[in-house]
Amino acid sequence: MGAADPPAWIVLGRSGDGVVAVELDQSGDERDRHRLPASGLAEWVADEESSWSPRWVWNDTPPWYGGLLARGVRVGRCHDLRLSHAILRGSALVSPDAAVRSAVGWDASPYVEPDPEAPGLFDLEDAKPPAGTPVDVDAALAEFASQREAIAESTDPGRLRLLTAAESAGALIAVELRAAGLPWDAAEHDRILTETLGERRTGGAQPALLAAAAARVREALGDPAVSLDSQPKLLRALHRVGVLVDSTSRWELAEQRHPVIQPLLEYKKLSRLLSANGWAWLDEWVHDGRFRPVYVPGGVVTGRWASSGGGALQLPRQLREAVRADPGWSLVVADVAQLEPRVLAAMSGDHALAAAARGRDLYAGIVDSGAVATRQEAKIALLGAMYGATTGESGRLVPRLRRTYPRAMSLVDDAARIGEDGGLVSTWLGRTTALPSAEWSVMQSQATQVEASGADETRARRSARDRGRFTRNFIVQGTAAEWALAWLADLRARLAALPAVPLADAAPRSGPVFARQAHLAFFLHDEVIVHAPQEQAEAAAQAVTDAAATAGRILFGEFPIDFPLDVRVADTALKA
DNA sequence: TACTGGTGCGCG
DNA sequence: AAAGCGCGCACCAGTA
Repeated sequence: MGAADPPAWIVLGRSGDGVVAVELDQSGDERDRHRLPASGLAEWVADEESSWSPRWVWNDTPPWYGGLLARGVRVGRCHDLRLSHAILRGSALVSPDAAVRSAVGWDASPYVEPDPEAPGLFDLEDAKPPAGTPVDVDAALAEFASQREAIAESTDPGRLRLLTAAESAGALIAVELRAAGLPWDAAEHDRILTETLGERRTGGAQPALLAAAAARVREALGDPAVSLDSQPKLLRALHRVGVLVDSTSRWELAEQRHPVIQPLLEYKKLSRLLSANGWAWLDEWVHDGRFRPVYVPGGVVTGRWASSGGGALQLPRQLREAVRADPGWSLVVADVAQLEPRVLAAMSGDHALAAAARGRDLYAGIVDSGAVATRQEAKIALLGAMYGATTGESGRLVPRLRRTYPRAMSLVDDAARIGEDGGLVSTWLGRTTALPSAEWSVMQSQATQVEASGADETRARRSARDRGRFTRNFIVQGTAAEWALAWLADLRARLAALPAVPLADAAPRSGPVFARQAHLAFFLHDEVIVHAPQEQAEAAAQAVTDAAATAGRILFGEFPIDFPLDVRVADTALKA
């Protein structure tokens, strides 16, 4: 039937200084092969994309798509061989002897850092492909065939198709996010810094308010020269004035009563702002009104995205006012309320927890169920259950949840026990933990030998519990990341389908393809920011909401769990 | 001078 | 030292 199948994929590979493109049909049979000069790639891709929207298959998204996007070419769908390989190779759903597991070289260097000095985008010509990934088209074809086979013969092809598609969509989005950037008002950032720290000083001198806080600390310590940035020196200075703390961390200091505490906490806060997101950060990371972080899809073991450079995933709330829409544009800022517990309810099929989650506030629902007395207790108990708390208030409250939500709790408890025993656990769509390290396994088996010391046993036990807490959380955090990918991917498609606002007026352009159209501008685990022309802001907000509902159905079908969003349309990303 | 490990803190 | 998960980054101290 191969000849009758419509084309489905185009696999791209490099050949000398050109590109080879191979069209495959649904069965994976080759239909056509094109040889293109690298300089003609963008135009050719744009033609194919507009005529039949193929799914583009390539070894690594950033160099391919970065180059296309820089030339104004957007694509709808892709299959990222590197990211999909990482998922399939480790997935417990894939057969142990699948060919995809035996590929060599792929895992040696999962990600090539882009040169932070390089202006603009990644590009094909100067990109170093990740070591071991299939660069030429026949290698890419072979790898793609192994991946399709691994999925087709897995215990759940549907889930793995969904996961690799979502992961690949994420790869496209990460490149687009970098290209678009987060609208950033440097003047507003400067205003916040000046108001908080004092005027910027040249030559490395501390701004006035920071210097004043430092002076008050040194005064209270009775030592005009002590270094406040050296932990050992500060600790000794504190001990000298009778503040007998074991660390200089904020929460421990906050429990002490001494004149040095208040100014020291103030100093730490200001100092942190200056060193992490001060003027140096602004100079390095914000250009032409955009902050362009490097997102790293799949960069976290659980499947969450990581980031590289600029601390994109750690922007302090203090600076949210500097995130500001262009004139004539708005920001749609949306986050999911209590994503992880909702995901836990759905994946465990716990109707009681799902019922508590109905409506806006899941924690209030837990209080209503009678499991605990206050919202704060509900939050602490649930986080404790998902993270594996054993002591303190959290550890004390978790057993109450076990009685009220036995299905949800046994899912995470089982995951913890499997992890402690050295086993593997998987997310809802099939991303699986790595095997424990050889050292870990040796430690565990040695601890059971007769000659093992008590210390050996204690160490092994603690390490087993550490792994149990990891696997316990992995299934929830990882499935939440899958939900978020599905949300993003569907949202991206909805935004792209909005009619572009005509360029006739003088309002500036934005976005990855230089159109006056709503586009994703930021993503942080359970939150998105969309930058939209004002005329489109309401439609974009609706798209964000609709995409969340779709993501819930894609992952969990008709299971009655909802994912309510907090959505705001405003000029800045400031939270209410 | 370049590295590694520890500490602390920002985010979810 | 957060009571318990996952990160990135700045800074210091010790070592090579």
